Amino acid sequence: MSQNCIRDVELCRFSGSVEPEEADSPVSSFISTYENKVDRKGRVSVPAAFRAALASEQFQGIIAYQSLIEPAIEGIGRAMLDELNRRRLDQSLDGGDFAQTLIGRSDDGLVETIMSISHELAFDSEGRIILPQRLCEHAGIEDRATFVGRGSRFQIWSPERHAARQAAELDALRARLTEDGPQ
Amino acid sequence: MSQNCIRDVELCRFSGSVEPEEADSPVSSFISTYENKVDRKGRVSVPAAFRAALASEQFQGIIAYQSLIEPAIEGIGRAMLDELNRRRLDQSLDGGDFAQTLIGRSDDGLVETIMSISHELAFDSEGRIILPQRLCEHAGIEDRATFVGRGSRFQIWSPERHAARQAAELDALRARLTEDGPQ
DNA sequence: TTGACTCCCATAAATTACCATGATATCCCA
DNA sequence: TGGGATATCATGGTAATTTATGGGAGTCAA
Repeated sequence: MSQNCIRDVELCRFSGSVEPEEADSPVSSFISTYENKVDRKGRVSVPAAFRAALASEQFQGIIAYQSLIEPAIEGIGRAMLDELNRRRLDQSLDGGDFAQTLIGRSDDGLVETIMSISHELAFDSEGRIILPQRLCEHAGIEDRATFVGRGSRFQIWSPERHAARQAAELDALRARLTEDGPQ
Repeated sequence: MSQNCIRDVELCRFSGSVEPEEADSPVSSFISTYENKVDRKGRVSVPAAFRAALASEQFQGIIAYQSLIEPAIEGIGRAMLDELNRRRLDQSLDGGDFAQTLIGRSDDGLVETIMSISHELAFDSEGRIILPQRLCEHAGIEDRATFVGRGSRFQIWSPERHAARQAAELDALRARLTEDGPQ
């Protein structure tokens, strides 16, 4: 069962000491980048490190939806989605539209929209998921997929597109660091 | 800030909110320079003094990523990275900026990019880490590595390149002192 | 039946845990 | 203060696990 698989990972990673886990927030940390193969059946292994980050969640799998601004698939944990939903509810109950105030436009409907286009992808016993056809098309993924950790969420890219995108990202950062320089 | 801040561009850029004077700050202190051997499998001992600085962290290991502006590897503690991510996320969640959380349109992107290029390197039972091939290539590291403490973070250099850079740095400093007049 | 999907097993390669050793450095006690 | 006993550290090798990946058998629905 997938439970066993994940449990093994967890034991391995935190072997010896049974330290209290950081249960303070639903935030998982997705770090680093991995490229995996998509097999004939559309299955991909979710990187073990990402699975470990989700090990404490009830739902053993990920929430995936197409990025609205990039040719990529966005991935988060189920707990994160729940948290967003909860906060959204609180926000509307409080009656304060902070988004309107802060960024000059309302985010009304965004969470609902994401919910509606999201896919719940469960791990199989080997920690793989099946990428829905639609999402693969959106991201241009064929037989390889790059998992990109971005902290509280991650993305799945076509390796080629990601390479180009990351190069641009790093160049932009370099430019900023150089131009701003030390104060 | 350290006196070496001329070179501390990268972390300083976003460490404004992570000041050393904070009591519960996740900032460790990395001091001094050590040169260790990289074995055939890419393993290096992290200097005991650096490990001691990270002893109180949950994750026993380091976060490493290639420097954007130097041929070196940057190293920080996991707590530092988590803190950065947490603050960034709290900001967007508390502010009701779900767009940023869901589709990642960060005004900044720095933290997310660092997350994506970072590697989580756990200590083995002897306090070693395995340097990823990619990072070694970036830094020109082959069979020896120089760990350079820089306060809240550290760097890993190829010994030759580090020696050269340090010499250049000293030359520059000497030149500046000369031109400013003798003490 | 076909096709889509889930479960289960197999395996090669990569990763990690585990044990061993020499070299320093540190401590302790007469 | 000498000098052996003890710890720590850096380093090396091997064994055992995990991981990523592939494929087959069974299920369910049209």
